[in-house]
Amino acid sequence: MKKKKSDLLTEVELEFMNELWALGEGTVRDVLARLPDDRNLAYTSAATILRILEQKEFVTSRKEGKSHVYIPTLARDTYQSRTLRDLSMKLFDDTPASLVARLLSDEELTEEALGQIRALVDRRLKNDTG
Amino acid sequence: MKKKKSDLLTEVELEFMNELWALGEGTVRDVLARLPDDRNLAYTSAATILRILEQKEFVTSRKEGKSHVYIPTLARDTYQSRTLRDLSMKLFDDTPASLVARLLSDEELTEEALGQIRALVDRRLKNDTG
DNA sequence: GAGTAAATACTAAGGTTTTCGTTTTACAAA
DNA sequence: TTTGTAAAACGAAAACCTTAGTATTTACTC
Repeated sequence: MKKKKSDLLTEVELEFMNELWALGEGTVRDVLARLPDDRNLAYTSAATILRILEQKEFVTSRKEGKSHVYIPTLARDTYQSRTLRDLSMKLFDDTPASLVARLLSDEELTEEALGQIRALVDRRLKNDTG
Repeated sequence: MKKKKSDLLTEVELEFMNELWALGEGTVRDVLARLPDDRNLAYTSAATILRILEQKEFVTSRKEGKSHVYIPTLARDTYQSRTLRDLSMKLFDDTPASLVARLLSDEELTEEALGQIRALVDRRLKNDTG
């Protein structure tokens, strides 16, 4: 009796949610305007994606004039956490440390990024023990 | 002229690759045997998945007796890195530090995991500067 | 070589995702 | 009120994913 809904976004859905998160809220046209120039997507396609997102309850909408304004129902933060938990489960044996290990092993990581990461870890440790 | 192949695994493909990575290599029956009991998948379905993986070049196969033995063509490590880079791009504005920040903000993270992560960062920094 | 058991190949159904054309609706201007 | 315009709703095609049944092949045994 339980729905298997994965509550993860598909590729295109994520593309759209990213724009909505950046905008705060927006109409079909608002979102479409933010997509890259080479992304030639018909207006109706964009409208369909947003309708699906609403149906899946990732967004709600309010009527404004003759258009709908779409608003995310979950914060980007929340979705980021959800995604990381899922990835950790499925590809990192449910051990977040191994995820970080793999991230750190990436040669392309800049010094700056490394420093930021270290600072984050320090801060988190300090808050816990303090 | 460039292939658009996403070179990311689908859900079921990943499920199978995880078993192959754990086994090193294996037949249809080997993989099937490792799946949870409540995953009632027909033998032919499993065979189809592996054939698709071979077609997509995530595995190769060699004939052994009357069966095929499937072997991953890419290491789990490599696929982990690829996935993290993709996720970082699509959901963390291409800044790995913000991915780590989100991971660390997860309340459920254990002290042990935190310690491990810190050690990893330290080690990586030491190797760079030393 | 014929029989048999197991494996692979083929094929297809059913579901989801991505895309967009056509029709309908709502608002506004004449 | 009629007409024009922009948006939404509907529907559906094309691609891909998941699952599995049927047919064929393979390799071993007698």
